Amino acid sequence: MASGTSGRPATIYDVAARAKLSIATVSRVLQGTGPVSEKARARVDQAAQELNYVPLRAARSLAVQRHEAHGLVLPDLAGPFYGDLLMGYERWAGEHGQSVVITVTHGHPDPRRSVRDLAGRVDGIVVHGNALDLPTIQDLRKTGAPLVLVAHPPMTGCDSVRSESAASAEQLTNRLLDHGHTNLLFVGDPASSYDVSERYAGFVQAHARRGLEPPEPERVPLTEEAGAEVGERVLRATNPPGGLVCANDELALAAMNSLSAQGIGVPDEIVVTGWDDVMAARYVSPGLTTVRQPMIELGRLAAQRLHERVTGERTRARNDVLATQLVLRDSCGTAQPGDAAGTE
Amino acid sequence: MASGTSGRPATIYDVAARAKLSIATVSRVLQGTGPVSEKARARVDQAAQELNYVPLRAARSLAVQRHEAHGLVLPDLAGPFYGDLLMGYERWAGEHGQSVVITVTHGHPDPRRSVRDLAGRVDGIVVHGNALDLPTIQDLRKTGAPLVLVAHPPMTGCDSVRSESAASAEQLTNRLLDHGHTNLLFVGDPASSYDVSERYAGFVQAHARRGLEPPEPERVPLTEEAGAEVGERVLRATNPPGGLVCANDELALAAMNSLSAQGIGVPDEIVVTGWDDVMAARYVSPGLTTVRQPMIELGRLAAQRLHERVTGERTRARNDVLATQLVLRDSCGTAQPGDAAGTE
DNA sequence: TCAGAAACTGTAAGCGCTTCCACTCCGACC
DNA sequence: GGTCGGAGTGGAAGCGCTTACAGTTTCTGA
Repeated sequence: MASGTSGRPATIYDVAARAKLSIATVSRVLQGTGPVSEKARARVDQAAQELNYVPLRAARSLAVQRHEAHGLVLPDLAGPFYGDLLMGYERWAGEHGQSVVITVTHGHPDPRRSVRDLAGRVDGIVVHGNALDLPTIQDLRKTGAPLVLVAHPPMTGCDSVRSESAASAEQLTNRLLDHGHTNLLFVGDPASSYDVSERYAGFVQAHARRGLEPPEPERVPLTEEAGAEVGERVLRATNPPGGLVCANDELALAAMNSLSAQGIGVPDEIVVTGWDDVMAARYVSPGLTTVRQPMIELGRLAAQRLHERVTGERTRARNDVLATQLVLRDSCGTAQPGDAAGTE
Repeated sequence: MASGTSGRPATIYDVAARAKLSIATVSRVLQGTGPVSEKARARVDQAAQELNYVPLRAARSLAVQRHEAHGLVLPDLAGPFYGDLLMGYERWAGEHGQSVVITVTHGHPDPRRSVRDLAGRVDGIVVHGNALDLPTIQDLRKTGAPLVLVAHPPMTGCDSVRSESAASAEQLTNRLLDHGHTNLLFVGDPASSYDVSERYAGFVQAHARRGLEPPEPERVPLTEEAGAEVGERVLRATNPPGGLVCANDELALAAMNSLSAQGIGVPDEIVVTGWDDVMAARYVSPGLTTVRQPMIELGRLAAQRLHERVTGERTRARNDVLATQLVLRDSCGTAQPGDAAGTE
């Protein structure tokens, strides 16, 4: 990548020749390994500078048998979550000298292939549960690359990192039930991801605990369109719900919007909650009650867990669960000033 | 990365041995190059499968003198823009067999070093203008790596890709002025980025065109905190502005929020506009008038431009400017149903 | 039947780096 | 004065792949 005197990038040989030293010494200076005289160090530094020398990482990787890079497989980058996750990840990785190679699977023609390819360029891979199906993850495991799962049920031999879902969902549901909101409807397809299934599980649990029949979820994708549609459908129900417990904020915001458009008062006539605490949640009126996940922290932790595996400093699998935070706003009709609660 | 029969990952030699063929033939099968018999192909495929062979990319990179990877340098990943940019980028790159190595500079201890390091692992680099200062970009140029700038003023010898700003800002400002909103205040520091300076330039231009004194901008960072603060300050001004033209949606949303909290009516008493069209912009009430940038498209284009340079299929620099779209909502007090306009 | 071409396969060099090992100094110590 | 040890340095092997080139088959047509 660096331009030597000729057109082609300078190599360590060019630097050595210019510094009148061997490539071994140049390498030692540049990596700061081994004993080198002050004079040699200065000569190498100057030569490298003059030649604009940038070491070719591929050659180093080959020699040291390590890529010093992590792979990160995400389903998508829409919404703030994945961006935050990636940001936390990259920060930690960067601080520890690891590059991050990213692969986005949603809309990808052949995720399996691209992920296998990724395995050939990195020391280990972090996979978000929504990014790959189980066979592909298992295929990836067979490559022998250290693997860390994010927002995915634990698998034997893999580390996993996720944020708590079921308990917060139960807590949230309890709160609504406690405040007399009945006939709650869970909006979002539990089959669409592990996280959502956990949220629904908490919702069911809250009902079960008080001997209530756990209602069937409204199995829709987690999109604004679906939310708007649900908002409209609610009216026409024979037994309209008293509250919508939505699997994410997009659903909740769109539903709330559609309800308002029809003149249905939130939270007076129906309460609504979301999940994720996107920016819009605090700017809409009424403010959206939701659950905040520590995405940045999740990213950092995933990076750290992977690195521990890569370096071999830990061999036993760990399954971390990070606490979430219930963010109470007016949409749930139960908020009190300064009210908030964490889980786990 | 692949586990052979032994503990160490299988290499091409292992595959060759198992298939009873030479490594040359294995390579030809795996890369689909050169003539190979059906029998050989089958044997290699099976051996590779059984050994879970994953080719080591570093070795290939070294041999073919190409990384087949792009570097992407972003300032940050907060907000939806960078996520969308990255998504568009990754999609295009993936479709063309290029991996994406990402580096985030904001909060990074030594961006210069990490970016130089990046240059050693990729065939070319895309830099977002807000990510690096000029000296660092120039340092990077010296490495000889193809460089594409995003949201940065064109530099000789580099490609650049950005979205149109000045004209849309002028158009937006004109619209406010046309509708009788005077004493407009531009909120956001033009020095904070090229994009913002262009937006302010358009704002100034609209004033100049009608012989108005272009007002000084409110030089604040593009954050929600700053927006809230400006919203409060507006009241206390001797000559309160009739409109806030904010450099991004965060500022605008926070300002609107703070104005409402003080009982000031938007758009009746003061109009507000933003930039970026984040999700919250369409859920707040009144809806936020803003300008949408084609971030995904910007990402795709940047990837494409870089690739053209890397492969050498183009040598003349290109400076692309993508059109933005004015999104009219109620906050500017001039929206008519179905009203919208594009630029360029 | 055999020459020549085409199809296939193998050998080996080389990509740019790290690092083991051997070697040369030189000063310190007996 | 000789020996030892450590600091500094260089030679060279090797990381796992691609590919030019050469060699070996197999097939074709005369």
